[in-house]
Amino acid sequence: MGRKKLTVRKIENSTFRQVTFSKRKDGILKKANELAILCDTDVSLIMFSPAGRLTSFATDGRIEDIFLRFVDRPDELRGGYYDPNVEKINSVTEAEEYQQFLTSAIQHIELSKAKLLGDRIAPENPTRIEVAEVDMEEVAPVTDESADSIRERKSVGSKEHPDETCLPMGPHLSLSFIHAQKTWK
Amino acid sequence: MGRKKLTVRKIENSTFRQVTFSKRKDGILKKANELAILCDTDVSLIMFSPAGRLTSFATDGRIEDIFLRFVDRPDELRGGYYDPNVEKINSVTEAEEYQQFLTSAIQHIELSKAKLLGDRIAPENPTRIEVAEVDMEEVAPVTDESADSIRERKSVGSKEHPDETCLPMGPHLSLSFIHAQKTWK
DNA sequence: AAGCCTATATATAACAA
DNA sequence: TTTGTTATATATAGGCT
Repeated sequence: MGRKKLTVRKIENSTFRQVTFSKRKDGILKKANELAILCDTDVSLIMFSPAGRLTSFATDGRIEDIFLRFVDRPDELRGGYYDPNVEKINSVTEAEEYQQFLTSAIQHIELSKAKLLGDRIAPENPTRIEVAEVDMEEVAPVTDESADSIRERKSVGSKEHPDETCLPMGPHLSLSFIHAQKTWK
Repeated sequence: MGRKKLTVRKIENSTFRQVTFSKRKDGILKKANELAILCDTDVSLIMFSPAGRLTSFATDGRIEDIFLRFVDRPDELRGGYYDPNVEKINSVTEAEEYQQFLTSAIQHIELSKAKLLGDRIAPENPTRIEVAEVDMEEVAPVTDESADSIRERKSVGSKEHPDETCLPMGPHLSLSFIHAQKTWK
C-alpha cells in the first residue's frame, strides 16, 4: 500500500529492511490491539527486528497466559508439543527427565538473570495493552559484584495474582503457572 | 477502513464481533507473514476467537522457539517471569517446587491429550509459514476404549530436529527444549 | 456461519528533510 | 539513522446472499 505494489520477498537492502520493519511493526501492533479490543479476545504477538530487538504485545499484558492457553490446547494440530504414542508408564518416566531438564532451565534463567539484571524496576501495566521493546545491545554486562548485590535485595511479593492463595514457592518463574494450576485442578 | 470510521471499542453484537474477528484475523495473519518474510524476522502470533477457536502463526512454524527466545530474554522489561530478589539457595529449593509443578503439568497435558486426541495426523509444514486453526468444539469426546487404543499405537520418532543427538527422553513435550538446551550449554 | 461486493478508511513505499 | 509527507495499495464495514 505504498507508491508501488510490493512483492512479498526478503528485502535485501538492510537499511530499507529495518525501516520497513519499523513501520510495519507499528502497523501490526495496532491491528493486534484493535483485534483484541474490538473482539474481546486473547491476542499475543512477538516480533524480533532484524537487529534482534524485541517487540511484544498481549491482551491484558500476559503473553505467558496466552502461550499457556496455546500450549494446553489438547489438539495435535496446534503443534508438536506432545506425542501421545507412548505408553503411560513410559510417559511418566520420561516426564521425570523433562522435569530435570526444566529444573535446569529454571536455574539457567535464574543465573542469566542474576548476571544481567540491573536495578531497574519493571514498569506497571497501565492498561489492557502491553507493549514491550527491548534492545539486546542495551543490556549492559554487569560485574560479579552487582550480580551478588541482587541477592541482597528484599524479596517482593508478586501482585500479579492478588486473589490467589499464597503458595510456598517464590515468584521466580511466574509464567502464570499458578493461574494454570487452578484450571488443572 | 470500511464504509464507516470505526471506534476501537468492544463490539457488543456477538455475531458482528465474530465476523469482524474472522476478517481481521485474516488481515493480521497476512501482515505477520509479510513482516516475517520481508524483514526476515521471527514473528509469533496467537489469537483466540470470541468462540475460543485458536489461530496461530509463527515464522518457520515454531511458536515454541520464538516464545523461548522471548522467555530467555534476560531483561525484566519483557515480563514478570523471574524475580531475582531471592537468594540462590532459596531459588534452588523453590525451583524444585516448580519442578514438581511442571511435572504435573506435563502429566496433565498428557492425560488431556490421551482423552481428547483422535487418530488424525498432524499436517506437514509446507512452507516457512504455519497457520493452525483449531476449534474446541471439533474435538469430539472419545470413549475410554479409544483413549486406551492411543496407547497401542507405535511410537513415532520426531522428525522436527533431525540433526540432533538422540536423547533418552521421548518427544512428549517438544517446546524446543532440546534446541534451547544446546544454547544453554 | 461463510463468501462476495464496493465505498471508504488505513497502511505504507518511495521520497524528502 | 529517525521523522514527516503523499500517492497508492490494501484492508475492511456494512450489505447482500
